[in-house]
Amino acid sequence: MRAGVTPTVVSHVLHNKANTVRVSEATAARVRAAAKDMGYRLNVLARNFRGRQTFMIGVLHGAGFVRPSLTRGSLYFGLLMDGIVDGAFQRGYSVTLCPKLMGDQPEDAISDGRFDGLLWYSTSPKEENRQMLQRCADPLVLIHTPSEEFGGRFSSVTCDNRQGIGLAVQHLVDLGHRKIAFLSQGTCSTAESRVRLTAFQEEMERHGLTTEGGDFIECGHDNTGLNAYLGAGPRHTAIIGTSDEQAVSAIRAAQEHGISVPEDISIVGFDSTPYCLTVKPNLTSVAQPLYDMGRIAAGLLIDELADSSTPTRAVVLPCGFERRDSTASPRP
Amino acid sequence: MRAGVTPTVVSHVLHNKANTVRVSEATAARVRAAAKDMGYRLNVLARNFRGRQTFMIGVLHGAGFVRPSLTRGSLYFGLLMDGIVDGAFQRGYSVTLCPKLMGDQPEDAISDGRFDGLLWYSTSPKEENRQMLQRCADPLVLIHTPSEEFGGRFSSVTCDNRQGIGLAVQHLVDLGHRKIAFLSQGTCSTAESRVRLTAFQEEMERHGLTTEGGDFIECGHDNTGLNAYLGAGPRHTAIIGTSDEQAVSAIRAAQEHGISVPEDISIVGFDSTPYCLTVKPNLTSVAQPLYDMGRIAAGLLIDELADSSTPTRAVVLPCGFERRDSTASPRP
DNA sequence: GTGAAAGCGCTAACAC
DNA sequence: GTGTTAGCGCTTTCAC
Repeated sequence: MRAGVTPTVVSHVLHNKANTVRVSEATAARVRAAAKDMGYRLNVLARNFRGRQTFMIGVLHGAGFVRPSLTRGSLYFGLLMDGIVDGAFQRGYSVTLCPKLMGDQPEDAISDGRFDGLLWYSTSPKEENRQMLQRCADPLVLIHTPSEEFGGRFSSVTCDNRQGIGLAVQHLVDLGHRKIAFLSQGTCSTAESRVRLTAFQEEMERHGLTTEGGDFIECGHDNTGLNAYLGAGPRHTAIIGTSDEQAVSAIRAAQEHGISVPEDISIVGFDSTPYCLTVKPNLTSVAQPLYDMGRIAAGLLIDELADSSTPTRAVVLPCGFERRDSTASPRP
Repeated sequence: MRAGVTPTVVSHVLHNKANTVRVSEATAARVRAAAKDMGYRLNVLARNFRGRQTFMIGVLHGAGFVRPSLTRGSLYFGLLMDGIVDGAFQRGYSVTLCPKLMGDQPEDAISDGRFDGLLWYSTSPKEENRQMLQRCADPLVLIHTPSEEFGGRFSSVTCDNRQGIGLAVQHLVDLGHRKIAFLSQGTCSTAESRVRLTAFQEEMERHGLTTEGGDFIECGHDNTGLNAYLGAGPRHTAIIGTSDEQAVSAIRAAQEHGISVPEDISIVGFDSTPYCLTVKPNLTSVAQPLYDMGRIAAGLLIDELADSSTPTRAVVLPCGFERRDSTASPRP
């Protein structure tokens, strides 16, 4: 090397600082000067290769092989990503969006050394995805899917769906609603939407309101179910949707059927994404803390990366509630 | 190796396919079987290290050291990222958000082998950022900053600001407006906003309308400039903002001053992000093709990565125009 | 306090 | 068609 030193000493320059001070300040300074002088850059690739870690985490999703958009639709993925990236950055980790993970063959990118760990989130888990996770050897944290679903093998971050639905029911009951329907996707519905549906039944009962088959609307492809329900004249004064997107669809469909929101019918969403503001009236919605969920999930993962003896945890975050303009008291 | 072969042969398994067929199909099959059997995974780290490339691109931004949010504000960054990621994925490249690039010391991450190339975008280029780019040895493509600004050293993707402003002026003139103001940030305004301001002057002249100092409103910190202008009673029937965020601020501020949009004053934004839909009335805006700009920039970069003799290019994309509800004919 | 040497897993060049 | 070898740039013993 230029400063008349060995490659060993370079290792100290960037890495060994606090560890063991095995180099005199004199030579250290000389090395630093020489390094700067010749524009020396540490080769991160070589270092990562040697150390078998990349300080990168990957984001997997369980909804098939189409990359979610950061900006279209409800901003769901964007909110999660904002949290994930902030959580990772705080700890010096990078977040990589990798075609192998999002698209073609996720299993090729898992355990190929590319990522120190993975975040997996799912709005509609498919069986093939579950199997891939079972085979996954990398550290991984689940978002939306409770840890128990994989026997506690992975940590998880979820929101309290039960309590969230409770807030929606409470709000509507407080406004005077008694006939409340629950809107879900129907077939191929997600695990979470099933939890929310059950929570709806239970929360209704808590208020002394029983539910029956007719209280569950299935959106259906192209909103056929929703349109059929609205076309026949709504039998309820309020609808709770499983997601903002479904609730927004419901508002639009209602308006097309000449039904006013919230005068004729109140509608509540779930997630409280900025999407709520793109419809008139603005959608009242249960607030799922997506940003925090992403941030905390990244934190849990990095905890496990830093110390592999860290026990897995199942974090459940409470939901909030954002009242906007799509709910009102029913007509007397 | 298990199949009684050498490490060399493993190299064929994934890489050498079409190159030279120097291995018999018999052994190839044997190797593949053994590999699968023992769960062999190619170590991408080692491969990248060896090949000195990572197939990853990094995204730098020139607005200082705060990471832009994907979901807050105008969704500007999210739209760009959606395009960048799609453009990169199409060619098998990953996109990494790296704290070193977004935050602390970008220069540490540049040329450390982490990225094959960089995308640099800027809404407000600072001198220190310019200098960093000058020093940058990695392939890099500029977004928003024309190639000429760096003597053609980097390729660039920009929108046609001139033509975009032309669309806004044309629209307002068609509606019957003659007294049109231009709203910009004022101090520390961006290079693009200066281009847009000049374009405004020129386009106004094209319609036989002259502009003077009073036609340029400077938003100012905390909207002080904007509020002062509106408080004194607007002297124009329409305002063109340099960005959606400023135009939305203008709508909100106008309403606070009891001025109706678009009845009393028409307002036009620039970018036409989904942010336009979050204000009432929805913002009419010049559509900057952010998604396409991101996608094309990624494509240009990867072209240069694939063949370093690729000449730099300066791509200019035309703007569109989205009429929404914040513009109308002036009161007679 | 400093230097020498080995080796991470891969690929490319070359010998067989 | 297949095996041998060297070496990418770094870190980590270990000897001096």
